[in-house]
Amino acid sequence: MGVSKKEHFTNEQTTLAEQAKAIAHPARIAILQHLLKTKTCICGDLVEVLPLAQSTVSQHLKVLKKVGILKGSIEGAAICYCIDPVVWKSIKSAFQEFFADLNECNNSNCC
Amino acid sequence: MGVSKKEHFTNEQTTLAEQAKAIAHPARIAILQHLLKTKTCICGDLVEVLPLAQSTVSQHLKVLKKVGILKGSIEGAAICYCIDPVVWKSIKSAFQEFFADLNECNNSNCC
DNA sequence: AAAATATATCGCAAAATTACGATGAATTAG
DNA sequence: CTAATTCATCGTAATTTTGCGATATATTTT
Repeated sequence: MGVSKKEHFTNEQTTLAEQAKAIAHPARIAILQHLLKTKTCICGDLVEVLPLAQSTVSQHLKVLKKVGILKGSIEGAAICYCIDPVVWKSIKSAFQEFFADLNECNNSNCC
Repeated sequence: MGVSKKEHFTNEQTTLAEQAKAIAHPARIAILQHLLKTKTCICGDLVEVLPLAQSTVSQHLKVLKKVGILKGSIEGAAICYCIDPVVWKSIKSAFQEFFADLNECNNSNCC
């Protein structure tokens, strides 16, 4: 439903899920990869790079902004987007931590 | 819409997005954390741990199975689920690689 | 064989996601 | 000041996600 029962899960679980969700779309991954590649903060060039309408790209940017991965600054009539290094590293750590805990179960004892 | 225009994105982008999507729910993160903690492959104990109906848990398990993170083996009347170490490490690597590329943009040059 | 247990799947409803065109707001150019 | 550019937001439609109860299937127990 989407009535996602947040209350019953820990903040850590909810947060990690939200961060994963922000990345869970090819277009948003493409946006991030593009921003990573061209360090120069791109704005609406993204619309030309992506196979999506301007309004759709704007929506994806909004999603990434909401989680904090992106921040935008006004650059004349245009807007300059770039990755927030702090948030980026924070998310990176969260995922690393999550994926780190697989030591025991080395395809021998289980299933 | 969900009419996600897969065609226009690379396989890498689509795959990473799908993997992120599989993790993008508190319940599924809780499932994975539980399986990571109790190395003994749990089955329907998950239903008791999670604040969700049996059918709902089964659906989440299906999602994780579809991406390959989980595999299940029949254990009498019950079914034993556990994390597939190979897939797990593969996803771990994919995320690590994705998050690795933030060297230049150290909160100085951009936004 | 019948009852109990464990899971999966079906059918449904509510909500969220994705996408687009159209419109609005702000800035720059003429 | 007006026209053009850039981006965000609105309204809408198709699809997907999430969740539950009910039901189906398989296994074990009695």
